[in-house]
Amino acid sequence: MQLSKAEEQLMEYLWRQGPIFMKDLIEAHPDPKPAATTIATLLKRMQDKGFVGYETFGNSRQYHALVTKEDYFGKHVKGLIQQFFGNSASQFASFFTTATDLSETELEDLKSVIEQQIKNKQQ
Amino acid sequence: MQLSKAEEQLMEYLWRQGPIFMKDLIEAHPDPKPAATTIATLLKRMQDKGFVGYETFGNSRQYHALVTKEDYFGKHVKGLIQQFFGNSASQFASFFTTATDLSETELEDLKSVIEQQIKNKQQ
DNA sequence: TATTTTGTTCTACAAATGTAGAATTGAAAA
DNA sequence: TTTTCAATTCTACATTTGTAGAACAAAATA
Repeated sequence: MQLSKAEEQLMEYLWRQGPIFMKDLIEAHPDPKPAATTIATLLKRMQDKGFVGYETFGNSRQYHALVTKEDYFGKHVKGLIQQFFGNSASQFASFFTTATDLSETELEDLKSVIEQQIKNKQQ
Repeated sequence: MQLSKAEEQLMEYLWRQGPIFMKDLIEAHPDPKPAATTIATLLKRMQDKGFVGYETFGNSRQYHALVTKEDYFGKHVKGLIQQFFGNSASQFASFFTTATDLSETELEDLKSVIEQQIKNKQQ
């Protein structure tokens, strides 16, 4: 199953802050903070979908992500590539670099990442 | 506004086939083909959202996309980058290249695309 | 211990989405 | 011109999503 937009945003907090109690989750939101029940509902749904777990401490729970951001995001990207480029990653990559308009520095950085990867492939 | 999943899929047909009549749109679907009213509803909603237009021919309409796949997809990618990497395109790019596991050839291709872009930036 | 606070669950409800039947309209065929 | 047929619109309805009040339970505090 898939997370909804609001659930994804909450997930971001879980990824950033690691295991966290509900009050701190709410606290972490900018004003106007959502109602506690809103967060509770979202957390519940995310548990049902298998993305969130918790540990009980006294009367409250410490929530944590059950998927890494990398895993989750990787699936997303793959989904996008699949959907829009019939699975051609390089076609996507080339599109990506033109579409996102990186700065020269960013391009240089990216180039060295790629060179490194080529080296890894070769040995 | 944003297209929903089902709307995106329909959009794919519009991008692939270009201007197209409803009967051909339905025809293009694999079995079990959706009801004509389902497609009609989706097209209507897509028009309301500004993604689809049409030209009238006799009693029927030839539908066409009002956004290119590149534009639409580019916004998507930017949204993802924004959401997951706080707008650092290079961080995303680096993640992307590791996550999608390109072949050596693909990496070389990508590298030249990037080199080309660096040249463009420089002049 | 009685009271207040706080976390969690239940319930609710409007908006968006996926899907399609019923009705209508306009063109084509008889 | 009347009947037939296909395209479009209206209406509908279940599910998912965003949001939160009401109620309840447990812990902290007075």
